[in-house]
Amino acid sequence: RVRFAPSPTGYVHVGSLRTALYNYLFARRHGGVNILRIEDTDRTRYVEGAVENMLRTMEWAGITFDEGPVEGGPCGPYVQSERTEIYRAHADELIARGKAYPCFCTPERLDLVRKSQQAAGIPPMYDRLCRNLTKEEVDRRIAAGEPHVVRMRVPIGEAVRFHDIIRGDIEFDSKTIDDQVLLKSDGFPTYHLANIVDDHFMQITHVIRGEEWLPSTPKHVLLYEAFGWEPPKFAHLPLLLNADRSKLSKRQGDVAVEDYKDKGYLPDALINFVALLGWNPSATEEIFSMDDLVKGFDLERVNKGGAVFNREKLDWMNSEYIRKKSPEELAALVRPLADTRKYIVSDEYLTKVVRVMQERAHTLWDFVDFASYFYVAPDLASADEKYKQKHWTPQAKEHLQNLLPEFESATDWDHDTLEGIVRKYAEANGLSAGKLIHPIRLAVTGKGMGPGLFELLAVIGKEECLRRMRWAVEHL
RNA sequence: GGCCCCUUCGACUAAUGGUUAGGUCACCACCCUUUCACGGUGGCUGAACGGGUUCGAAUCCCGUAGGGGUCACCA
Repeated sequence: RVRFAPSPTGYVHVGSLRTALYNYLFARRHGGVNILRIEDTDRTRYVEGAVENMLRTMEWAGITFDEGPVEGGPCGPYVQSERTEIYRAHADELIARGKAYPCFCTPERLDLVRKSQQAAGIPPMYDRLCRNLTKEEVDRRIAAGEPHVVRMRVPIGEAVRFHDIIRGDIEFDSKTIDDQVLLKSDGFPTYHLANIVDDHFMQITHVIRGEEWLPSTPKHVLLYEAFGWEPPKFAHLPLLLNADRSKLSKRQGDVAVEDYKDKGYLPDALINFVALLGWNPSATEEIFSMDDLVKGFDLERVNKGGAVFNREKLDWMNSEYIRKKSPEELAALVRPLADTRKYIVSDEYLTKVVRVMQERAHTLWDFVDFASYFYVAPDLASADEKYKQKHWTPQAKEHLQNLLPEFESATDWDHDTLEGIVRKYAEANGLSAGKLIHPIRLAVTGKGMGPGLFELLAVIGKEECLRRMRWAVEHL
């Protein structure tokens, strides 16, 4: 039983996607249960619609859950803000067991303490002023309505040990562990309390999460001990990194899964790519379907070091997946993108465009923006200058002029007919076909690259091609 | 700064004491070719450093250096 436990604070980070994926793969691989839990205990950071967006993103990515706010399940509710009573009761239990205590320190005082500690060069930690208040004083202050939090009573001078599936045995000295706040003064739990309580009652067996949680794991282990509960197994995943090897951040590029979706990446490609960041099935292949990933996934094989998110490789992988799709499937995906550019074309036409562009596209947008000449006439005035200089010579123009009647009288407008016309003219005039092909390409597309000329002309159609060639001959 | 984690080509990684250190992306060259791409062939580049253990170390141990994470009434 594993869980993905995001906070609804906006978009889904690609690092979160990988965490969700590894949880999913692990569950599916072992016939386990994948649980979704919403960790929305910070009311100040709640973003409207974030949960829905997250759900949509997971669905897009092909990650499914067996229990959660949508699916329900025996351990609900799966939204932490609906479980506050449970956390309060458990905070009380901890106090009763002497493992936690109420703290009346104000944020202002805490701030002051922290600042002086930092100034003195010592690690900032709560100075435990309220740790040994008498029961009478605590009762009196609570009765007086004084705002307070509940803090964990971290044992002094104890080694906290735990095993991490990826990293092995890890040990912390309890003197470096802060008396963490468990229950905030607004009555909501902090992550630490809610997480432990929920993982326990949801019977989570394996906690698979990002490495940034490693330093707080000893607190969690201590909490399990305080409750007398068996802790789950832990697996801390290596971080996803920027090119400079710092934690992948918005400042240095796209981090939201929806950014990649919007930029024309296919879910299978993103999943495949992100799966291989930190894990590898020891095969020489690189392309894996979700099923392949499930079959090969092994937590023990996850790497320890962080992995740089390399966009070029993602692009390559995306183009691999684009090539594998049928033109009809792709056309359906490209349709909404063409719509945003207000390109009016039939499904049949769009499928033809996709077919000739398919092995050249890195993203879905390439079918639209990179190939805009399929939808609207190119602006030849701003055509590729180098290409124009090289191929749009007075002779080329003359040849094109001569060729126009040949094209006009063509009864068919398919690849072979067009090639026949051009090659025949080239031969008759002692030219290499390239001397004609390049200027025609320029006149029709304005670009020096793209699909084969004859298939491209066939897609665009006779009338439009002739119109563009005539215009070029007259104006360029 | 304290604590913790990490370290194989530019990037992602393989190899679990014996390999000319392999693959993929990127890059370069050549082939194919009307361009671009695809495909094919070849190439480039790597064990952070220093000690040990061992017949033998990328692999095990210790140290150093470097990088990262984390130190909230955020998660």
